[in-house]
Amino acid sequence: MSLAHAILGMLQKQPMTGYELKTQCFDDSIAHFWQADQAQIYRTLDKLAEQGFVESRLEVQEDRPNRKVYSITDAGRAEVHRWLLTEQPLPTIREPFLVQLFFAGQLDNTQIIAMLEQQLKAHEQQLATYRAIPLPSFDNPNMTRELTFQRMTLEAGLSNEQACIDWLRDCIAHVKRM
Amino acid sequence: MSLAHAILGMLQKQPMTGYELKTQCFDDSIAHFWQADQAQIYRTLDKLAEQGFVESRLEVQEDRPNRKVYSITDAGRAEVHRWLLTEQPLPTIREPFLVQLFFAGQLDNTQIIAMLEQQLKAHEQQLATYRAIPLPSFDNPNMTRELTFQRMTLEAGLSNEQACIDWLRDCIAHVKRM
DNA sequence: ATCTTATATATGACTAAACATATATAAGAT
DNA sequence: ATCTTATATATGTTTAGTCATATATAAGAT
Repeated sequence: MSLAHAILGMLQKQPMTGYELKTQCFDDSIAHFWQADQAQIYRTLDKLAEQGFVESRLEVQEDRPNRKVYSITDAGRAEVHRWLLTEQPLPTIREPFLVQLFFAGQLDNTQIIAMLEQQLKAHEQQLATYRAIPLPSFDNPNMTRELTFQRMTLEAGLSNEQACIDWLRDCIAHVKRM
Repeated sequence: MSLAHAILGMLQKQPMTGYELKTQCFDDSIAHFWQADQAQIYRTLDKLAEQGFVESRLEVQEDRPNRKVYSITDAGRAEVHRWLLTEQPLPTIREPFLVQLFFAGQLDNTQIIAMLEQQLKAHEQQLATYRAIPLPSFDNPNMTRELTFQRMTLEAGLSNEQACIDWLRDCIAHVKRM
């Protein structure tokens, strides 16, 4: 499961709590290719602990709730390495908007243009979010090997969103000519 | 749920069995934006029948198993129309390959190039599959209103795959220069 | 004074989807 | 002769993911 491996990958860099994984990793740096619910993160951490891939230690705090800090084990590191070399399947595609568009012929052109424009707006918003992610570009002097691959995943998101926006604009132009 | 509405949408054109929906719709004309398991199609048909959106009649066959032919009801048609005007959420993105690439820095460049090339091959294959889908292009004299919107959903798949392939080629070139 | 936000973990309940398998018959291939 | 493929429907089980909610405290906002 990719979620488990994403968590292991993040814990390889530094020990973290479930809360930090959620707020600092899944809501930020990897949100553009993997989204995860808080409940699922905690339950996956439990499962990883059972499997011996992570271990936790309780950090008592006085003014705030106690933290359960997870660190990766040697077995966990080995598991990440093994998994990195496995072939990943293409993601299953399920696009609610395309289901709508497929059957859109029975609507008025004005209604179709409205739905295309709403979708365009959402993707422009998404693109803006990706652009705001602070990752050095490939030619930046601060670029490291690690950040290079993180940047590549961001480039994937950027180019996908751009392609989607171009396609939506073409669709709108096409319907306006109908 | 989009699956239920995709089924209703297909049944609007003609009554069909679960088997036909699977083999002639979900494996063919809409496979590029919605994939569905046989078990899920049958169970969704049951649910749609309970809700009164479809009804079935048993067609007895002698040399083959009996068919259960589903047709859409007036309530089902109304439901499709209502749903066509609802705003669809952007699909949640979960790309196993990007999780790998994000953490790929710890592999050798040759290993990384191999995984990028494997992924490229898979997407080129996917693009070829999309190109083989027999839908008239926008300027084709046989183009109808209905097919125009089906063609648009295919164009979305084609441009997405192309963007993905371009991105993968850039990544490979980049790693080769590292 | 009261409400919201941030910090932090946990569980119950549910839905969507995936995977396996059962049943039944005929045609065609090895 | 035996195996596979096509036709056709159905169910059991499991996994992944979502949504709601519980608990607890402090800081900051209205």
